Amino acid sequence: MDTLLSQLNQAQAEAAQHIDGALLILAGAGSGKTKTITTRLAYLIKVVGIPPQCTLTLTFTNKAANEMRTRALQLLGAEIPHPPLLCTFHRFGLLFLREHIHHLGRKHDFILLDSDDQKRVIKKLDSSFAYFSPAQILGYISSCKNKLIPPDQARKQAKSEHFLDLSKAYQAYQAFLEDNNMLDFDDLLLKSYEILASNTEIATMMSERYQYIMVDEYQDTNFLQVSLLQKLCTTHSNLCVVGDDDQSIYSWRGADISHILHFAQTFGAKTITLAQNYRSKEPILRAANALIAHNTSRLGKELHSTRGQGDEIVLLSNDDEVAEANTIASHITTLLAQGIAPTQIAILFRLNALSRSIEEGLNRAKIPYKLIGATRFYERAEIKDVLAYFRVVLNLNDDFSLSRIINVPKRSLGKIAQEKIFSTAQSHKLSVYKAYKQRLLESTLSHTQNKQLRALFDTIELLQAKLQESALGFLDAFDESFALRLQTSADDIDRRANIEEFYGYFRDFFMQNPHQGLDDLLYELSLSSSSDVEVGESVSCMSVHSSKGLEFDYVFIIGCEEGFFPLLREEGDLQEERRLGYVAITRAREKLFVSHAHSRFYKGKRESLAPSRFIKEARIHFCEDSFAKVDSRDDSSGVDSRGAKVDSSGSFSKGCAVSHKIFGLGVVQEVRRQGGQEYLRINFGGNIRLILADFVQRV
DNA sequence: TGAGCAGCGTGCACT
DNA sequence: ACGCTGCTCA
Repeated sequence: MDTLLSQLNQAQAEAAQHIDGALLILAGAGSGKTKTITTRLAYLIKVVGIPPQCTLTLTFTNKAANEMRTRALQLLGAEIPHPPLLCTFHRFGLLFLREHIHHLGRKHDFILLDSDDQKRVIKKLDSSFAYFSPAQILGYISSCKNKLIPPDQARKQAKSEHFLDLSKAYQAYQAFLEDNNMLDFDDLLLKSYEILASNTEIATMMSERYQYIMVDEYQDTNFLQVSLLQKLCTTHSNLCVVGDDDQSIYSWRGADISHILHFAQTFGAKTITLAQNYRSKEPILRAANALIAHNTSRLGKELHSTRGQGDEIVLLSNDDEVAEANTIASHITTLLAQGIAPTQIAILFRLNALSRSIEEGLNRAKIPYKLIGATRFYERAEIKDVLAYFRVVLNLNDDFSLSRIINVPKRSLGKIAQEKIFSTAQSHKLSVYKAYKQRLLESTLSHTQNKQLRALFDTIELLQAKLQESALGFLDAFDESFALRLQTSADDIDRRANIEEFYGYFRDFFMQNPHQGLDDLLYELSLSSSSDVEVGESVSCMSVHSSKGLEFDYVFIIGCEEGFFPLLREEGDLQEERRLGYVAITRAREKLFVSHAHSRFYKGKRESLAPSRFIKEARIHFCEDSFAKVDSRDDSSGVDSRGAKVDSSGSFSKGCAVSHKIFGLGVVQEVRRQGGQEYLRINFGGNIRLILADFVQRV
């Protein structure tokens, strides 16, 4: 038990031992944030005796959630009957809605739309919105939802024709989703919030269930997420948030840095700052601190290195993007020759458009690289086709999914035929399948088209029967009927490989979760499609945004020129650009390379460019590159420790007096047995708490 | 013979 | 992702 806190430094240990009331852990880059949160979780469960299922830890990515879960379970040691709930905001919303969405008068088997599906919905809508791009409309809708603005209110608030049209699109979009029992990602949180806001009993119930709530990356929360958290804290204020105001880089998708800046006042929270950095050598931290000091809207902290001196930052000046790519490629070649693992090297850029030139340079130098954050696996067209088939198998009346696959593989059902099919069904207020069953479509289609459509529905009916028997049998039958036919040309080998990889995932899922259904797999996949970075065997190339949370021994930041980094546009926020610079710099452990070009070809013309002001602000100077003599690591270990071994004793009953290591004396109000565990509701001098019986003693 | 489908070539990418 | 052109079926 002593080992729990002995791994932490003083500030970390203080944060980990905080129990009641709101807490802000201001955790700088590389300051052991995950270690601190997971230790706090383990402390609450193992030392304080909070039942694990009474805790809730929310993250933004699955990757973060998985990492925390692994580390928390490691600290918790022995298997616990109810593991703590540790998941993304969106998964939490999904779990909640699958249980409670009937309060909004909706069915629990809703379809979850990813961004690609959203685009298809927009395109299906009335063409009077064609003036806007789907991305514009979806951005507007998302920003409304994140501000809790419903369509009708958006319409009333619209200050110009422009926004009036957008609000109409929002209204039409939302109506379409409701008619088809669909939710988008924002809805997972918005609908959850609506249920909690309009139903005090449920809010109270949820709040009592989750006594201790932790939130990771709090600087990236939007208004909707904060509102949801407030509802979950209806009956208590045990909200512990972790974040770094200097790493708030998602304002473009609704994140609002003011939430973390004002958290202490709003929630009456205590603040603990983690400024000890365990990641980067000193020159790297010096640059990061110098750069971010130019920002004014920040809570303020300075990172201290524990890793000692290292190589100075290397500034690379190049004539143009081709020269830049060649310079970087040759530096990487040298590093690889020194035996540095390619996985420990990353190239970061502010703008995805800059990746092209660097890729060409790496290709010329024959350096294997992986472009991270490009098209994610489950967003690939062929995988989405397979998933659309699965949705149709689950629900033959799902016309949205049917429209995706009705002509994949080609069935001679082109644009015109599809228009006929869908509009005929619609005019009878039937799904396409029902219209087909009632023979309403036959007359409008050709003989071959009818044959094709019949074959499609026959096969899907057959697959439904297979699915009743077993998931694995279903998969084989599916592959036989459709997927093999996707293998038409030599180009499709990659796609076929992707599908095979997906099958592997599918089989694995049902081996491990034999009690789950196909619908559970689909939900799982929808959630995993958003921003989970996998670093492979090669050099990583990615945007600064996707690099957040990652670390590499050697980091190259390219395109450090005025206009590119900081990226300056109409509504550019220079402070956020600077935070992006800060994130980029603090990814490096051993050595950082900063590169700029004097000219760059962009959007059809060559532009002359000045070096980024950030180079000067970070006090990065030209310096002769001396190649690394890699220091051995000097990990410092924490100081503070406090043990708390707790004995269990006897059985408890209502009214008996007990003592707890931390909360002192109390009186048992209720004894509850559940799943082999004994829970006590104890009154500690007016504070009622639910504690596992093993953690208190009779007095 | 024409309507509609599929395939090909060219533009263009926001985090 | 768009338009253009040859191909197929009624």
